[in-house]
Amino acid sequence: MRLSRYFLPVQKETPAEAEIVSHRLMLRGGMIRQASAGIYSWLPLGYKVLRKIENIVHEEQQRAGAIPVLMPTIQSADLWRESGRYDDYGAEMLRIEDRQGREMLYGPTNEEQITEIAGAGIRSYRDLPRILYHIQWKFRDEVRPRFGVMRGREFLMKDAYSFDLDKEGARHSYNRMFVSYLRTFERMGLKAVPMRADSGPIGGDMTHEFLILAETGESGVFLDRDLAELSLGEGAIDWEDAPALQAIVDRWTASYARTDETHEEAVFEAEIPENRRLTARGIEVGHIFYFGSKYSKPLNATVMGPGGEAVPFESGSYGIGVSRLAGAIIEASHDDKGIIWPEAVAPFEVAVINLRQGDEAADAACESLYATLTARGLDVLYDDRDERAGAKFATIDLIGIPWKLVVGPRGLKEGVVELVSRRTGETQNLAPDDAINRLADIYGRAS
RNA sequence: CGGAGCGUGGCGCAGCCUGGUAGCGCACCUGUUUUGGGUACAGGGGGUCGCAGGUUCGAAUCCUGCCGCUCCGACCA
Repeated sequence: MRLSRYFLPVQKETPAEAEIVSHRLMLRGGMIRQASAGIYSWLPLGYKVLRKIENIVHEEQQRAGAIPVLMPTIQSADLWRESGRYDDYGAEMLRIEDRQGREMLYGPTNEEQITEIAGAGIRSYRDLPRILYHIQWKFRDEVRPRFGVMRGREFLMKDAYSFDLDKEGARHSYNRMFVSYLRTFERMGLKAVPMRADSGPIGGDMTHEFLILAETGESGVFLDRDLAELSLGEGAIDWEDAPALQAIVDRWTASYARTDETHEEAVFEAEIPENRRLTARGIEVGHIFYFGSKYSKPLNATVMGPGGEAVPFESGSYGIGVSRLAGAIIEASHDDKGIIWPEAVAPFEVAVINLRQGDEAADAACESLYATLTARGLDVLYDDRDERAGAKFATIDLIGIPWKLVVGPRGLKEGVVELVSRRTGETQNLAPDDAINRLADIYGRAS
């Protein structure tokens, strides 16, 4: 993409309403524009990031065995009456009426809907287990939306729902999602720690929140420092192997990790030696829980069990805040110049900066790099604006492109361009071809 | 929902108290200049001052009502 033809309304000055860094940077970087309280348009740059995050979630969900569907944003009130939640949900649910006066609602979540779908489509225990998920816009009429996309009223969420015959099966499904979440967040360059959540009326140990550590997080977190160092790595996972999955879950839940909601200082101090006690802030980006037959019973969603009896599903639901992640990643990865995108979610993989637009040699070299990098499958932003070098650097650093390829007459005389890392600032002087190969290597593109 | 505050060009703000031709910086357009980390100068375009009503010869400014938005607290992916 040539920046001179892109839609990137960056701003020098910080909009007055933005209080936290991700919100400021998303506004300044031209990623989003507020439409009304807690509701945002995603401009091209923000939309690219959102799609990248979404794709990683899709890939990892399906890898773990979940099946994508897409349910509507607008739901009928009837289903919610059956589950009893139409009245329980309160003012957070946006209720609307169609022209016939039928009561509808903009879905804040989809347990009822998916349970109805599963109930109609799954008849026999032989069809179990199943995990269905979708990534869809939700609306919750928050009392107080804030922090940009971190707590919007309209937000993009991945929600998965598992269907099993019994609790043992449900645990396997739960563990699939648990491990899938570890992979998902790790791929995005995030350090996400599963923490025991408040299990509410259901009880039991099968509910966890996944929080990424960031200074501006909304929740206080208390954990064993060692947990924050765990890494799943790239190794293959056998998703059908229940004991193996359980072993991974056990590793991540072996030690103390809780938010301020469930924190017990005495237990923390008893279990964790002082030098390993980590007190920090965290942002919740995922939440998984097992809820048994909470919805299948009232909605009468059953399968025929092996004994010929109708059995309500054993279910769980598993959420990831997809749009929130865009903000959360920025909270976890920025500096005073702007965003620092992890490579996996960067809106562009490399920026070519022409230091002297209009200089014959520089223009030719940039055009050539742009064409070759693109042909090699890299997503390139070529800053071909008629701006001074400083302005280009400021823009590209603000929007957080992980790698800059800096091209100017001086370097070209020596036969080199500069490859600069956004994260470390480290600069390498390389021949253009070497720089291309290096970038292809970084992003795993075949040569 | 309780508390506080703000709505003046795309963004950041002044003007309001004490009514009298709507202003500054950034951004944008034109020209010159400059060219390796947000050049400099000159010229220029753009605003029914959130909406409605009222007071007044005259309202961004005073009064009333409404709407929108933000921040702090209790709840949430």
